[in-house]
Amino acid sequence: MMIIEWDQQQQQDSQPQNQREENGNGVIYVNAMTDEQLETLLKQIAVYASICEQLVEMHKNLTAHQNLTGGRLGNLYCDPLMTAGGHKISARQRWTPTALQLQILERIFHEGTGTPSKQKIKEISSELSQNGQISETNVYNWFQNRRARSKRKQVVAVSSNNNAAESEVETKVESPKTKPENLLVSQAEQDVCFQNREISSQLNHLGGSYHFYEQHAWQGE
Amino acid sequence: MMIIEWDQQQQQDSQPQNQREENGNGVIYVNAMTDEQLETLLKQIAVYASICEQLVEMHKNLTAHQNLTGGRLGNLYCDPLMTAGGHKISARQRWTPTALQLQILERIFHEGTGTPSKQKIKEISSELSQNGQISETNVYNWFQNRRARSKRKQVVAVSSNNNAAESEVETKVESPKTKPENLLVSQAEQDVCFQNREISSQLNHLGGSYHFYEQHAWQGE
DNA sequence: GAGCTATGAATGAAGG
DNA sequence: CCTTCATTCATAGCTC
Repeated sequence: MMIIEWDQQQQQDSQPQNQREENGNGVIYVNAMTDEQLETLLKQIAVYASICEQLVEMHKNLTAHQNLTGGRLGNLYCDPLMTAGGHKISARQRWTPTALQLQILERIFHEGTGTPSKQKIKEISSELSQNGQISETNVYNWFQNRRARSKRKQVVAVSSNNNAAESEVETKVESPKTKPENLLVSQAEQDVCFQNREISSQLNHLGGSYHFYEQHAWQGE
Repeated sequence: MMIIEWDQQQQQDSQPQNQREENGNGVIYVNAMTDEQLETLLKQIAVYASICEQLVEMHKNLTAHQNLTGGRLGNLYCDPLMTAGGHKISARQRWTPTALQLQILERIFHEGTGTPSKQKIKEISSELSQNGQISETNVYNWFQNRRARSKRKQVVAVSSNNNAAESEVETKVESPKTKPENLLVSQAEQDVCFQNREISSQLNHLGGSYHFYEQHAWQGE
């Protein structure tokens, strides 16, 4: 049974998987993996490949059946019960991003330079308006919130070892940057960190915690 | 099986995973991989992870249009089987304050200023952590909700009974004429939140048990 | 075991 | 930016 804290990016457990063994001539890197572990890794890759294929398949099927229901279906004005009784039920008054809009926003958020400039906001909202009602204010707010909350999460992740007086020296020394950039998958981890809990959990597990596999082989049955 | 844990729950971490280098017979199998090779493997996994994420995003987007919700989609959590928490052996998906914690929280809420500052949150949560699992986010949310709900009850009480007397009224009073009509809507929306389980379970398979995914026919419709 | 209620959590928006 | 509020979603637990 293992436990993964998916968005805590501490490096406390980053036990190197590779054992470095030095000989006289230099350094030889030996990865002490058992066959079982290696097999697990390879299987994971294969599984991902299969899943990707199947997801693509699903996507194709769905898009084939979709008739551009984009519009404002999921959004403001089409609540199912709206006209059920003959009189209107006041639906939500606050903007809710369409899945499509969200997708685009997330993409921009990740690729972009954290600066949602005025001009950019205009562009984005005009682009998003093709997928549903949206205003520039919505976009602005979305970015504000997105940034703030993602930041807060990271802060929370970093904390939890904060003790009172005496630790200030060490923290002062070490605090500026304690991000685990040594993991080569950390980029992917960042990308998915705050999108969807269920997805990122899985992906982070796969990407960021590969060194866990061994002991807790996923004997699903 | 494995447990995915996210930030709200801080559990005592399991012991660090070390390489297992022995099999049943006590023989050690070591694959002499270079770092480069290993890195390649891991990169492949990371890449697949990203691709899968994108695909899942698309899928969710499409299914969202199908079931007309327009609300949040797929807010499913992962499926931890059990917890190392305390007394609960069931799936732990959201924090529940223990009686002791609740008591303390209530006390602080009543005595304290209505503003639970950042620093205070830290203190409180650290204090409460002695009585069970808790995180700062939990405390933060708790105060948010507590305040909001106490406030709302006051409002409702006032609106139904024009008694200008007191402030600490927190009784449950139902307003006859200001009943929120959109209750109907939200109730209806509950009926359409099932399709996402599909994708979520798929993801669990993705991360947790690759043996299983073959058994499931994904393309339902 | 199906509905209901209480409540933890997520998030759009507003204020400063 | 950061904090706070209001609203909503999803679920844990109770009731019947």
